[in-house]
Amino acid sequence: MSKRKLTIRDISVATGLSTFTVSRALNGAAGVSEESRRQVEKVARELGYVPNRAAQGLRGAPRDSVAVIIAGTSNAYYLDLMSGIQRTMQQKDVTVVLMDIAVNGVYDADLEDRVIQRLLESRMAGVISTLTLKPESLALLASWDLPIMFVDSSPPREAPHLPSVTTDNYNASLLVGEHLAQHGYKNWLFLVYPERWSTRFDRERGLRDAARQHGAEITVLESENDAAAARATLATYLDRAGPWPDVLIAGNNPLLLGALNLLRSRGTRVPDDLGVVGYDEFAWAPLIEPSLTVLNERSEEIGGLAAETLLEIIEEQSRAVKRGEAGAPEYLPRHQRQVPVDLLVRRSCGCHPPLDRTSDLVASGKASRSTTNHRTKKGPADRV
Amino acid sequence: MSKRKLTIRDISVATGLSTFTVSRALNGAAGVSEESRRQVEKVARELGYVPNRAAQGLRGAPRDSVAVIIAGTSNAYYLDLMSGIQRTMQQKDVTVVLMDIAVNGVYDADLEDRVIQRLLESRMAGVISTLTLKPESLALLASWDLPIMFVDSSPPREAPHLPSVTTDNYNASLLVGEHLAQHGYKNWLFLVYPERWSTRFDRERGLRDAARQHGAEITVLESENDAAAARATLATYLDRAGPWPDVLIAGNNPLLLGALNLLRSRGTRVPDDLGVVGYDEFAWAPLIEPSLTVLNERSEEIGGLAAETLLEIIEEQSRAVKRGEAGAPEYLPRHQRQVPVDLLVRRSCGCHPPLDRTSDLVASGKASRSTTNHRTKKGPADRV
DNA sequence: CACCCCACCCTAAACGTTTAGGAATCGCTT
DNA sequence: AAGCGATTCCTAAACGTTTAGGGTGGGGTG
Repeated sequence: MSKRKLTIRDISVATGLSTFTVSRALNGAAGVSEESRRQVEKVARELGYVPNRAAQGLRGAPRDSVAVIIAGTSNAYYLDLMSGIQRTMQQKDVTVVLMDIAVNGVYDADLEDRVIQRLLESRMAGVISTLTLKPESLALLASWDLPIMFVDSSPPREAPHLPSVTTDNYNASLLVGEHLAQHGYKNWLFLVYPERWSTRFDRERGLRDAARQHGAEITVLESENDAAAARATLATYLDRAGPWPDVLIAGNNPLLLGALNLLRSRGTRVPDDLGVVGYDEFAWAPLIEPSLTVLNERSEEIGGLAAETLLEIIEEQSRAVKRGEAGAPEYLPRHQRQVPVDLLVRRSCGCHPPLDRTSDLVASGKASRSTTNHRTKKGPADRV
Repeated sequence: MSKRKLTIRDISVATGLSTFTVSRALNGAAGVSEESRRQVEKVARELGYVPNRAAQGLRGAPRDSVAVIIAGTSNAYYLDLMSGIQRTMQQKDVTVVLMDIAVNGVYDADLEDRVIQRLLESRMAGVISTLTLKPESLALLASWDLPIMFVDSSPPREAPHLPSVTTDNYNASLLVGEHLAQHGYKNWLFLVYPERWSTRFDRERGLRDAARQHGAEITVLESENDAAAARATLATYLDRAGPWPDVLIAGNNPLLLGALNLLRSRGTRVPDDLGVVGYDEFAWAPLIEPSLTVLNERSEEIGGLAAETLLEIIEEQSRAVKRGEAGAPEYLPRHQRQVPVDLLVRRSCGCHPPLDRTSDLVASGKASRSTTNHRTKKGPADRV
């Protein structure tokens, strides 16, 4: 079964043409007659020739891989994100490499270093990161002219010009706050992940502004970014002395899951004893008891947008290099985008929508990327 | 910011040592004095040297990437699988490349060809596939001596010796069937994905055997492998003339989701009008209304096991090559493993467990890989 | 017929690393 | 003092591509 690896030279001798001609022919480049090209292609196919990517990469720089950095795979939200990224990348024939900088589910700084190193060694074309990286990492990437793109996480304070695609987290929070105020909630509890995931910043700011504006109290409770930690953190908090909150806002789905688990096991009734609102729509949300009021983040669209933007930056960069200019990637203001959100009102916040129409499968994710409506969607019987 | 890319030669002139010495020093190989090694490492660090993986790969074959093939990212189950694979791989410093052979969420045969091609071009060390590949693909991989491993999918009929790690699907189905029989269900409906995902085979066989054994009728209803298709397929089926089923068994979670959506929108009561059972435990299952009775697949463990096995095969292969033997990977019987399952009994099947203890976060996934109990877990108040 | 241009093709060098084969040095044994 | 083995290092050749720079021949133009 096993056959010796064929090189371009084998095709060369088999056709009687030079390696130059073979190479041009296979790459569809100019300077080869139609006849030669056809012959080369025929022989290559018959012999089962497969080019060696390493050798190609050595000479020119057909850097055609992009790395996606995540920390922990517990959040199903990343699936949609990846789906959007993949969809775009595979059209352009770019390989996506998923790199996890979490060990046993929690972020690890040393691993971040090693992964960045890996990235450079394999001469990736660009990086998409779902969390804010260390300044050293960014400096390293910059010194290698490697374009980076933040997705669902904003660039760090030290480098606010870096490109990013996020949900419009600030307005999303205002939207949530407004809805909570309509319910008359006065004592909000925001259960949230660490600042390493920088969406935290805008989400918190929006909620705080909303609380101030509507005269509510808000407490921010930080937990590690997974369900088990969220459950433990919330348990400790609720056991303390102090006023019981009206409503719980979960910063993302792992935290929401942890919180709901705790509430369920303690027999706390939602929304009667405590209202609950979450940040990311997901497929099962309408089927939970009670059905969950959440923001409708358009993860797949965000992923796709990030991928497109990154590819654009990479292309512009390689064009500049070809013109003999400096190789640093050029980041423009339009490379920073925010995607609007709506609030999917279900029952966990205290509303009583009649039949949950939002559970229509067509509407959730895949299909419609049309409506950019920025207001709260209310069912006809949406009494507050 | 931008600096010229450093080569090993730059380190060579900076230290006054030859490229040979530098290379050996950086790789920790023998034949270099401690003093030289230290100096090389120091200079390399100061100058910010990063080796070029492409060039390394060109000479020797430090093939240190493994591809994971999936089709569609809609099933959150893959997250756990990937998590298990990553955990193992990153310990051994192996890069995992995720390759999707679905376009817009559905399997695409042409894309499979292109992805396999890509795989060969980049000289991957091995492949883990979550679905049964085309015979041509397998032949191609074999002719390149590329080890393949099936995870959560069995090897195809043409090559039953290929290694795999799956849940014990046959016994899992028997377990389900036994439980359904205890409920007295006589008319089962099995909603299932296409045979391309080969777990279908054992799952169906187990259910059929169980039905025969307990004197029940079973209907197998095939749907494409996503929620929207499942919903549509089920709708059409239920609208036909004919007896209404007692109980619905969903072949995996996307199908379960589609089914539940349909039932909810039609007002069908679960489990009163129709019992429901699913195949993969997931984090939200205890919180759904009604809480879902599902099998407890240990996806992360399966992923980890598959990764370990593949690495073992790869290592054995490269040892054999070093000994001058043939390069074909050697597949042994012990490379085929089946992981046992238990049934998590909740309410959707018609049972009434008291408080859902299975919602403890520690138990679901991450932590305990201890119990290999193969029987049905029953709560004290588990009345049938 | 001299000239130029173009299409097609070739030879040879380059990319950044590893490695085969050998040379130099040193200390030790005879 | 010669011989030897071990240690440390070097030179040069490989790996499989792409590409710079040049060569050939044929057709059109003066």
